[in-house]
Amino acid sequence: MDKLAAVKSVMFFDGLPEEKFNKLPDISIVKKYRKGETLFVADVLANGFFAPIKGRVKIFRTSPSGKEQILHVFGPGEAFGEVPVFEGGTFPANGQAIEPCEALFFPRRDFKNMIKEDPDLAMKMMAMLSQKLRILVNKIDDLSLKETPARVASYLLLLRSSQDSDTFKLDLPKGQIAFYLGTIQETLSRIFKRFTEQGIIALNGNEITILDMDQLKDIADEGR
Amino acid sequence: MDKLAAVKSVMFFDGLPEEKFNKLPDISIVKKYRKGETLFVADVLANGFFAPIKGRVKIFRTSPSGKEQILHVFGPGEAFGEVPVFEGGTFPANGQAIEPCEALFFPRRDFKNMIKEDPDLAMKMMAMLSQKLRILVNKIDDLSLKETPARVASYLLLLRSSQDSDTFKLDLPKGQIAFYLGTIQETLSRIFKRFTEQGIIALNGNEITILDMDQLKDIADEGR
DNA sequence: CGAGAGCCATGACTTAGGTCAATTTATCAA
DNA sequence: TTGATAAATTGACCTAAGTCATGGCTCTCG
Repeated sequence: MDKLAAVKSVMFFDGLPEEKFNKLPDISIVKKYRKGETLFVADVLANGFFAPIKGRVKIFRTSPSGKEQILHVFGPGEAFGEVPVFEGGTFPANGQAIEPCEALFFPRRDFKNMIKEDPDLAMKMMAMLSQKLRILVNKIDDLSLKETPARVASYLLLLRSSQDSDTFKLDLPKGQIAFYLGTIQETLSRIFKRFTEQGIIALNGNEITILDMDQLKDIADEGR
Repeated sequence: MDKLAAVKSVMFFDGLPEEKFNKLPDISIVKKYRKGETLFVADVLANGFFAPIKGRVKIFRTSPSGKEQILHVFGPGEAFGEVPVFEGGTFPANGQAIEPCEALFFPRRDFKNMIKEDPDLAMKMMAMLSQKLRILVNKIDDLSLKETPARVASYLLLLRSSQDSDTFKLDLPKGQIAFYLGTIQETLSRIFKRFTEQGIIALNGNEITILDMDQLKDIADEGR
């Protein structure tokens, strides 16, 4: 994939006038990462803005004791790393490739200039930041007000909503899903088991089938 | 306080050129709320941007079973409610006055225009959004990776850092602090008791004294 | 002043979910 | 294919923290 095509695949730049668009490849750099490689570390000086064009990246924090909380997983078309561009200069969390990965990287300075000169791009950026705020508020709500089975059910419903069938594959290894949901493998495994025994889902490896959508929805909003 | 003075007290507008500044009172409305009054409700159409000039407002979500999670408490000089201006049109959480409160309200449309025409204001807005993202990421980290005593200790250290003495008053009723920390009154009460027994703090009503700063810091980063 | 309302403390009890450890099952490179 | 490494399951156990219930204290308002 050439750089211009790569830039085109980034949702964030959609609708940008041609002449601005053509500048983007010049101010960006293609970076490659292998599976498990670190893109950046929390609290160290970074000057971000990444847009993956292949593979996915997880954004996460870890506790001193090693437990991990995944905040988000970003794939092609999405973008991340804006925070240090505008404030603080450091990234609030860690970024690591969970798959072999290629990403466009926009150095802080040039990108900041560009956004300063283009009100539409600025408005898009504010929308993106706002959307991420909304997502994090929901995550806090989930973590502090819902119990784990409800979070698991919501997650399955979310996956389902971007599929065309009640049978689909989990998008991450189970251990990673657990970290995304603020829990651990063992707990997730037990919840899957219980859902299976109750005839709500069927699970075969990483392929899952939703058998009782209504009950799953009930559980997702805490209906027990 | 007249409107111009009120606008001046909002940090967010700091450094704005005179002529833009003078437009602000025209596009804003002063709203008053009594203690406990609701400013807005999550998920209903809002077109926000509030800047309190007197009193504080809590931003929170509640679970179906009634438990509350406070996301933030905003007071004079700060601003909130930007999310629906740029994205979605609804507020992600509820806002309620915890004290008699006066706030400037900037209707979406005018404010959006203003920000579109002023790159510096836009940059400030992006910085503010980024900062809030950072705060929420930290909150998620706290909620999912730390246990309650560590969160309590961090909270006390945070309060201390904006005071000039090791003795100071809690800024909220204890029940509200509990909700801010993602727990409940009883648990907080027990933790305060334990800290007191261990000689880490002394508590008298809502006046607290930090007796052993080192130990408090240890607990804050999970040192147990 | 006295009655009610809110706030806080504390005890008894329950439970969700984490830890540890032992196996089983996949995955993948050689 | 096989051996090795990682991922997932499952059981036994433990504990942080939530629920429920009671009682005291403080403040306000009639």
